[in-house]
Amino acid sequence: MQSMPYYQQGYQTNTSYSNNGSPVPSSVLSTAAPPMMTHANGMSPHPQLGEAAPATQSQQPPKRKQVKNACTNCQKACKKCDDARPCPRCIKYGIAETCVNSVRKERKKGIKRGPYKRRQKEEDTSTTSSLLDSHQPPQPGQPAHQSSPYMRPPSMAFGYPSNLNQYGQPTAYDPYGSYAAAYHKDQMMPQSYVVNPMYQSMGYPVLMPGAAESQQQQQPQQPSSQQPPQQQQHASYAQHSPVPQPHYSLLHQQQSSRQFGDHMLHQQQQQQQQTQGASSPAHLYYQQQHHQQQHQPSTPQPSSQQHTPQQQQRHLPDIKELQDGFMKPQPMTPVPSASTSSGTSTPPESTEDEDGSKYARLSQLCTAALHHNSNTPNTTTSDQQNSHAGSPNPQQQS
DNA sequence: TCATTCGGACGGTAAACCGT
DNA sequence: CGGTTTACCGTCCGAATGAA
Ligand SMILES: [Zn+2]
Ligand SMILES: [Zn+2]
Repeated sequence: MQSMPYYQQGYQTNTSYSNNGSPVPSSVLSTAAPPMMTHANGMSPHPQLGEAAPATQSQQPPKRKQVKNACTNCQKACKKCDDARPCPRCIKYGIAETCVNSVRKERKKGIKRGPYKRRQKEEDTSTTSSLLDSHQPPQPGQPAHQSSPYMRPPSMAFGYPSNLNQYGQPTAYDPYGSYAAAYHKDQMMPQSYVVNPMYQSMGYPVLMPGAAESQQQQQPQQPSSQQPPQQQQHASYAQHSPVPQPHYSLLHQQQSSRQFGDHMLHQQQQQQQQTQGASSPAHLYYQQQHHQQQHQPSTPQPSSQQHTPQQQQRHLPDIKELQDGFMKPQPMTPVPSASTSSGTSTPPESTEDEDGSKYARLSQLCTAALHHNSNTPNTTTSDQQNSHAGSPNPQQQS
């Protein structure tokens, strides 16, 4: 009855999920397969007990221990899982066969950060700590902080290479291959990093090397990262099962961020799994989801949160309007390699050729404009700055 | 009373940064 | 190159809500 954190007692000795001192009625458990399964990650099944309670430092409340990879069911239910594969919860609900490891997204790469604030060891911890909390002087000339709404790019616009393989299998991860070409730091850098406020005072935004190319790359990028507003109601799966419908919020996140890459990824995996004959309801579930995603019209929806990244391209007003016109119909096909998934996700409307030529033209224009720009530095720059400061984003100002 | 849903705190860890 | 810092992203606690 004490206010003792759940995990504190739960993870201690007997009642913990790990070796089956689980809260689950033993009758159920008895039918279960022995909780001895090597994890996909190659981790041993019961790490928690071992390190969960250091026991030496008794005073501080033990940290919550998480499994490396929850099963899909638990994941959707936001419930505690286990390393054992038919995990206790699934066993309990009799859905053991759908108990499979969830797939982790590949972590974003290429996210630029501002300079680190040096946190010296423990000399003046007091001062530093306070300093830490309040976070360094709000120096304007610095990418102050990522968490600032201005800085955080709407997250990487398009998905990852997504040869994914979950974290457990480093091998198949091909670091972007061709993708790398398209996806590059400058384009996904937090805007304020690119156009550092400090530099503003210098009167010229510092573009990263290769800004010229990135210029054209940005276009495709920006309409992405959004997704149709939540009008997808899931099919009829799972409305009664212990596998809840996915969190909407969560779903959104995932969808929004995975957009391109991930569904490819899943397709791959699904194929794999299917070939292995492991098509469980869970997989079907995913399939359905992704089909739905793909079928979404994927409206360009130029608004929402992107007053961020494109500010830097606010210069070149002429181009801007050009791209304006060009972006509208354009759904969102940044698609790095144009060959992979574009086919699936592009709505039937635009012939890709057209798009391609548009891109080409646009890029030409961009480079041309840039050259022109560098020839006549002043006017345009101030121009852009004005537009930057004044109205961050003319085209979708609310 | 039990089950389900879900917001958000928390934890783990990969990736970026940075001094050497 | 290795240590440090940062933040992405997954896990799951616990309150709210619903169903039996
Ligand atoms: Zn589970
Ligand atoms: Zn499970």
